[in-house]
Amino acid sequence: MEWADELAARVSGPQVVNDSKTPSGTIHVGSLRGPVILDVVARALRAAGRETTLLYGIDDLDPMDAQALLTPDAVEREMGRPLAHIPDQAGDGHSSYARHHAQVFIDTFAGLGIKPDRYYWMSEHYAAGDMDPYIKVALDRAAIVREVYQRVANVRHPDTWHPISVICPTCGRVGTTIVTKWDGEKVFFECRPDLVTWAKGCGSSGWVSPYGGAAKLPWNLEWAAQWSLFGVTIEPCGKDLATAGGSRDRSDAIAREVFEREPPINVPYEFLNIGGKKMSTSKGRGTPAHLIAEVLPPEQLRFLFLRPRPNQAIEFDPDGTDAIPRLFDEFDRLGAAVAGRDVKGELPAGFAAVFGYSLLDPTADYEVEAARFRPPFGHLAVLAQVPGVDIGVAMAAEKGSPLDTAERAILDERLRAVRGWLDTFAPESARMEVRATLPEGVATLAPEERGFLGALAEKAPAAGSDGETWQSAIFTTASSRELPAGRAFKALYAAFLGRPNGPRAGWLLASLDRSFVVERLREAAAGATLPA
RNA sequence: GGGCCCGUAGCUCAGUGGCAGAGCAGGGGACUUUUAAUCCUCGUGUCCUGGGUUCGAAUCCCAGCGGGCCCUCCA
Repeated sequence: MEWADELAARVSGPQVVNDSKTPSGTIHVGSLRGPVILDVVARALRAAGRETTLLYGIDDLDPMDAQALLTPDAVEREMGRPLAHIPDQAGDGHSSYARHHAQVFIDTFAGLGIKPDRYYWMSEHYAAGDMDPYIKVALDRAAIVREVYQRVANVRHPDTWHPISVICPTCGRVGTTIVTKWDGEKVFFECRPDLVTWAKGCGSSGWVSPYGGAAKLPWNLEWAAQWSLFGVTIEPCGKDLATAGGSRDRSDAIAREVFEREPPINVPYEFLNIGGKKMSTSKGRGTPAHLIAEVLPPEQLRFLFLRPRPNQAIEFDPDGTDAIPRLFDEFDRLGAAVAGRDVKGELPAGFAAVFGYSLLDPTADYEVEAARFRPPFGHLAVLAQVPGVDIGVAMAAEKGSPLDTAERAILDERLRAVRGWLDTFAPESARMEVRATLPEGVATLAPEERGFLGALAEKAPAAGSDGETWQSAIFTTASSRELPAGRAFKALYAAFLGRPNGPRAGWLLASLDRSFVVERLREAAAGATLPA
C-alpha cells in the first residue's frame, strides 16, 4: 500500500478526488477496481491529515449506444438519446434509465464500503448552467481543440467541427448531432441520419443556444471541464484510458490548453483478468462477474484489488481452483499478523495497511478487527457439507470461547460464501458426497482394512446414535483389530466418499441411515461391488 | 504501427546491485478422539533469450521472444 500513502505524503493542501462513470449498464467485478482504488486514495489522504473530498460523477447526459440494453420496442426510439432522458427499462420506479443503473452501482459501491461525499449528476449541472462557461470557452477555442486532437491523438476533424453535441430539439438525440458553426451565442447544428451507425438522427437542423442543458460537451472536454468545475486534484483511471494518445492524454492537453488548468494527478490502474481473460459482461467468456461478487464478501473483494500495486494486472482464476479459499487464507494470515500472532511465511511490505484498507468500515480500528476470530474457509467448506453439524458450536470450540456478535456475523458471511463457492467454482476435489454405490477405490483396500469395515458393521451403534458414539465405535473397533486409526479412517472414507480423507467420520456416519451404513460396510468388506 | 503490464519452483507471487525466497500444492513423518484440524520435515530453479555495464546482475542498459490488455468510433 505504499503507493497510496506515498501519494498522500506527496500532495499538500485540500484534495478533491474524483471519478465518473456512464450509467449505461450493469457493472462487472473488474470495473470495481477503480472505485476501490479511489476510495483507498481518499482514505490514505485522510489518514495523512489532508482535507479530502471524494466525488463521484454520473455521466448521465451521455447517449445510449448499446441496443442490447434496451427492450426491443424501445431501440429505435431511444438509441442516441441521453441516458437521463430514457425511461427506466426495468420499470421499478426510477425516473430514468440512468437513475436506475446509477443506483445499481451506488448500491454496489456502498456494499464495498465506498461512500463518496457526493454523487453528482452531469444532467443537473448542465441544466443548471454550471457547464456554460466551459461550453463557451470550448467553442471559442474550437480551433485549439481540433489542433489538440490532431497532435495528441492523431484524429483529424473537419475545420467546421465544433466540440459540442446539441440535444436535438426535434428528436431528443444527442449522439447524432454535429455542430458546424458558432456565432458567439448560438450554434448551428444538424441531426444527421448517418452520423453514427448505432443511432439514426431525424434530419432537422438550425441555430440554437448551447447553454442550460441544450447541449453537451464531448467526452474529453467534459472530463477536463469536470476537473475545473470541481477543482479535482487526483483522479485515477483505468489503463484503457491511460494509454499513450488515449483519452487521458487528450483530456490532459485540453485541460492545459483550452481550460488553462493543470490536470489532476493520475493513478493509472490495470485490469482484473479472470482466468486469463478480460472481464466481459456480454461475451460470457471466463467467469460471470456477478457470481464472483456472490462468492467473495466485500472485504475479500477489496483485498483482491488492493494486494497488488495498481499498475499490475490481477490474474484471478476462481473456476475449479483454490484461488478463492487462498484469498481468504491470505487475508486471515495478514489479519493474524496484524493482531500480533505468529504466522507462517514472510509478510508483504505494508501488510497492516493492506489489511486495514481492505476493511469495509474506514473508521474501524484495524487492530481490533484483526484480532477477531475468522473461521478458516477450507475448514468451513468441509463442515458445510456434513449433515447435522452445528457449525457455530464447532467454531466456538475451535476458537476456544463463544463467538461474539461480530464474529458470528463473519461466520455467517463466510458460510454464504462457502456454499456459493461449492455450488459454482469449487473443484471436484473440494466437494464430497456420500456415494450412492460402492466406490471403485475399495478394491485397493488392504485385507485388514476391509476386515475392519466388516467388524464395524457388526459393532455399529444403534440407530439414532450420535457422532461421538460412532467415533468411539470406530476407534475401539480399529484398536481391537490392531489397525492404526489413520488406516481405519482411510478405509471408511474410501467406502463412503470414494476418497482418501474427509470430515470427521463418526459424525458423517451418524448423519446417515443406519441400515445404509451397515450395508455399505458389508459391501466394502466383501471388497467388490455387489451385482445390482 | 504505438502504449502499459507481466515473464522467478507445479500454481500465486515476493525479492529491483551482494549466497535465489515465501505461501499454496505435492512427498515423507508424528498424533488412540479438533483425522481436509494440528505439529515436524523435504526446494538441482535456463530467475524468458542474447548481448552490454559491473569486482559482482533475477535486479541496471540495449536488442529480441512470449503472454495479456489497451490505443479507430463511442464513452
